[in-house]
Amino acid sequence: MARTVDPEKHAARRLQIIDAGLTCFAAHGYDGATTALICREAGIGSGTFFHYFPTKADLLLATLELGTRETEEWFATRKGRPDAAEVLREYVAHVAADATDPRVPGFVRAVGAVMTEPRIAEALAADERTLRAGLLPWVRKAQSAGRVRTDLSAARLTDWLMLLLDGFLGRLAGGDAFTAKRESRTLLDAVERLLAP
Amino acid sequence: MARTVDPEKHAARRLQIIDAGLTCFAAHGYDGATTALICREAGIGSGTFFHYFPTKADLLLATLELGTRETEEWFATRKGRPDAAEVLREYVAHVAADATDPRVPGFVRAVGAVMTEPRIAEALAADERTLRAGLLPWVRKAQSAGRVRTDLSAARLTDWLMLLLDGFLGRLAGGDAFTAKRESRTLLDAVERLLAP
Amino acid sequence: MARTVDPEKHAARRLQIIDAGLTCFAAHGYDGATTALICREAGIGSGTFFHYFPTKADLLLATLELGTRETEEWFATRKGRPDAAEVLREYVAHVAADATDPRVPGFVRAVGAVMTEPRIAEALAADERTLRAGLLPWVRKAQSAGRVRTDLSAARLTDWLMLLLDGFLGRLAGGDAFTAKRESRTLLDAVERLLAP
Amino acid sequence: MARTVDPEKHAARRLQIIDAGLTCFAAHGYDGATTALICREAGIGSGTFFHYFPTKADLLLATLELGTRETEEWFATRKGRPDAAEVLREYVAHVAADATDPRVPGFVRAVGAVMTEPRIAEALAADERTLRAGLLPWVRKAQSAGRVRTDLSAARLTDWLMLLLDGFLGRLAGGDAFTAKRESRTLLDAVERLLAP
DNA sequence: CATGAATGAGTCTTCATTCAT
DNA sequence: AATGAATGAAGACTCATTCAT
Repeated sequence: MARTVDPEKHAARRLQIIDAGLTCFAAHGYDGATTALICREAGIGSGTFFHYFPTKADLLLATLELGTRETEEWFATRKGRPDAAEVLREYVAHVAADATDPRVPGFVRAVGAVMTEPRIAEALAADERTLRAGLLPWVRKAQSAGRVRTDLSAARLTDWLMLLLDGFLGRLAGGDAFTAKRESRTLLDAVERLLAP
Repeated sequence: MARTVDPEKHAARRLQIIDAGLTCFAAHGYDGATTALICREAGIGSGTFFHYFPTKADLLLATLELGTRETEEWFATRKGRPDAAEVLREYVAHVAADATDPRVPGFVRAVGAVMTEPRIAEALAADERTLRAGLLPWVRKAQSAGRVRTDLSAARLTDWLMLLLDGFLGRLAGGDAFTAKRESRTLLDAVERLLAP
Repeated sequence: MARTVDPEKHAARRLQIIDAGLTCFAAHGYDGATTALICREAGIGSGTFFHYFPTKADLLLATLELGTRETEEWFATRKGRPDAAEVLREYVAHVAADATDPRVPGFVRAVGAVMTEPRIAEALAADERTLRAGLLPWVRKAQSAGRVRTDLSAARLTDWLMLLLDGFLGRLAGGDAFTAKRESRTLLDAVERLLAP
Repeated sequence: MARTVDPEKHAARRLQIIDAGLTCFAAHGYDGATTALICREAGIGSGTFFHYFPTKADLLLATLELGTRETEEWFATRKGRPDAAEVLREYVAHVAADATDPRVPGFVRAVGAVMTEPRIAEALAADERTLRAGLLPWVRKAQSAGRVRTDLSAARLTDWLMLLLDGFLGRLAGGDAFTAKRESRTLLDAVERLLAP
């Protein structure tokens, strides 16, 4: 009798393709990652790919949205914490930990190239908004607690915090001795110096 | 008939194409900037383009090399200066000034996505090496002068300085209120905080 | 468990798919009518479709055969009638009545484009043969009765009669003021004029 | 020195592709005529094709427009003629002569299948409008001269005339003994009978 | 030198059809 | 019987690059 979709299997397949996309985008850039390549990586036929994502761009979009959602959840989990400065530190550490996956910096770089596409630009903007919305209250709170400088507005400080994190990810893509593990301590220190009153 | 090969005209044409490439790469990314688009922007025919650059990648390469050479020259000019910390400050200000050209952040982002191509990766690496070679002596000197912290090696500090500059350029591409002019002062402050003993 | 193969249900399902096919072919043409579209229209899954028809072309074939059989039956019913001219008139009216279904002209047009496929060309030829075989005796009989011109052979006259009917259907597809209802009277008149001695 | 396009060569190439398209569309239908096939027929590379026509549909469109323009010119040439009935006869003969090209009926049939596409539907409608606009005045004039029946409006008579011509073309596609040459006389007679007062 | 028409390899994407459940 | 996820062959179209003028 007409067994309809197994939603779990569907979601799993979806994630499997997203993961393959992450790998390929990171390794070859957006345009360099052909759908054929992604399909091979995911171990599926091209038809299957388009069964799950109407467009290559939609795969990238889904990946970005996944990241956005994770950021959202990360901050949702911290809601109500009293120690703002510590939460900020934790987030920085969290980013450094994520950056341990060698695909992350390459992916970030790859995405930068497609900012041209309106939908992707919007997704990136949404991601930024989410991150800013997540960080801003804690920066403000830390300011109130006197733990963070107040000569710059919370909004600008947040921008600079994000700048530092972006720069960190970017530098990792260089592939040299600059690795997430080795430099995460210095990252925390750099943030501290940036925010210090 | 004397075939006049006017080297000046040639060089001018070359720069004109490089400029058009800069514009197009910044606006559409590397793959999005079709040779047709670049030719239109430069006001030349496609045949002419390939007279000057055997390949689209070579245009990008030439652009990168131009930047590398400029960096080289910038530091060559400062050779022998006694005030290391001031030189570093000047370089940071120089980057901020360059970043005033709205194409620069877009171009940087566009290039990041092509790291896949070996020749371009190498050019980027060369650019990095040049910049690092330019900065490192001054960082060291400033350390000796006690103006800069010594808990991190000069090499690592240089990396972090570059990280800050990269992050700055990256944030400018966002297009929001974060503009080179408005934030250059904070950039100098951030560098100061990073390097402070 | 008795596996109940209900032939009635099967035939009904079949007709339902044929009907959906008629609708889709008429609206989107043969190639434009994707199996997915037909399945949606029929309210079935794609798997079911191919249970009933091994191929999309077979659906079209079945539809054509249905029409051929109906034509056959129409003429079988008239067998033995004494008034040939009246039978011809009735058939013309019958076509005009069928053409009231707005899908018919579109379907005819859609089919015309697939004549390329041998099997379908053959089916169309068979349809034609059937129609000709149905009309020819009556044309001949009407000629004998002096009701129809004899300067052209019965075969050719039949061709021209079919030409008029085809043209009529084709014009209906235009969608303008030319509707089957409004023009059926003129159609009868045109046939009369064509056949008049 | 920069010799720009040779417009003659361009137009010739264009016509060559249109001709190849006519051949392929007629033989395989619109969808069956792959761009690859058309290119092979035209003896050009696929890139060249899209140099001249942005889209396969645009080739069809161009072909249709060519026909429309020819119809326009045909009637423009007859402007001012006193003998309306004779002009109509000539046009019918003209269509019959054109239909001698065995590709014409197939092409007409092929086009029918794509009426789905708005741009093509519009082009077909424009073609119809042009033909109607060409015929209508002569039908009216012939009515005034008492050479043509007046129980139907000139507009409807024109529709019926076009119906006859369409039916004629359609029947030719059958490929049987019904050929343009053999039947053109009967066509003229049929028209006469249709229009006779 | 400059041009732009011509090229064809390479992409994304569609869709009829199969098959395990 | 019915389903719809999976498949991959095939097609339209793009674009860097070449070359005759």
